[in-house]
Amino acid sequence: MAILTEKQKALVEKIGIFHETAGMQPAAARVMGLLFVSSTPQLTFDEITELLQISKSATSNAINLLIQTGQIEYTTFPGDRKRYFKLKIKNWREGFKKKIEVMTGFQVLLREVLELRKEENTHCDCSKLEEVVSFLEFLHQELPKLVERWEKSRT
Amino acid sequence: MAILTEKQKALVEKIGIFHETAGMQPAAARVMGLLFVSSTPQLTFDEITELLQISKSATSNAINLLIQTGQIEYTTFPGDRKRYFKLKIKNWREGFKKKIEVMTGFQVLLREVLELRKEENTHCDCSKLEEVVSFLEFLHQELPKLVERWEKSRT
DNA sequence: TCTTTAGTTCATAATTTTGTGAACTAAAAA
DNA sequence: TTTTTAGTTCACAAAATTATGAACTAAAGA
Repeated sequence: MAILTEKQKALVEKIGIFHETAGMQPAAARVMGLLFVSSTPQLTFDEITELLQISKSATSNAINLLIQTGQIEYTTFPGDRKRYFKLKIKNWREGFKKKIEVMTGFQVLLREVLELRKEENTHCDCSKLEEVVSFLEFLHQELPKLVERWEKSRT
Repeated sequence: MAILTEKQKALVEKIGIFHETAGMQPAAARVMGLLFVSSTPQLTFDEITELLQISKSATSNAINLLIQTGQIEYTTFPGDRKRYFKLKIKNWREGFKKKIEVMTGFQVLLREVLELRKEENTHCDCSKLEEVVSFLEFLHQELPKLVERWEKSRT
């Protein structure tokens, strides 16, 4: 069975903490770390369990979460019941788009604020809020173009 | 003392949940919501405590966190010991920059992964990882320019 | 048919996060 | 000097999140 060097273990934790900080469950975050770091491009359920020293249920839980959120995927081989898990990095563009959606989605809440303030007839200055709304709108338009621009720059 | 309408209360919660989802502590997230929604442009410690129905310690904790992370600020008035808290929306550009830094900061971890893989002499395909690194680099360069472009478009 | 494999599920335990209220502080007011 | 105001601090409680291990399932192999 594959084993991790100390350096690899440390990096798994580092990447784990990064994802944890971004709101991911600890075990799932370590699985991400492991799949990034592992020299083997794909790992089985049991390998993940053993390399991370977590219980089978923790692994099951983490893996299902990551599959559901589109961050990992698996392949199988004929005559082998194991699933081989790997990062779905092909999809990083998708992931980026999702992040943009969330960020610019705050716009909707800000509009509600502005609407409500109008109703309540308050006389306070809303120009800064309007500025943020405008910027989020701008981002929403421009970020996809930016991705395209990058894609062209690579060909 | 100011009181919130049902609509306002609902929106405070909505904005609260948005910030909570983004990793903020619940109470702090409600304070953000309140300061966005409140028709009064600034609120005192006690107003926050009463409007949100939380304890003084929860308010103290939340406020200090938000001040520390540069998301709110306060003003005072001569002959009045109270602090009047408000959003530091002037700083939203700063906040945006911070978010970019965090996101593109993942690049550093990815480089470590690539470095380690080279050391371990693995033969697996790293091209997708390199692609992500390249894109994060591109973003790091381009996003500040994008902000500038938006600023010009507004004048 | 019996066993093994590759997981899943669930009750419960451990840990972490968050909130509370009472006691405290430091400055201003009376 | 005593009291009030505007908070802060801290020990503890409540709640939410995670992890565990034992029991289970469903398919494949012997």
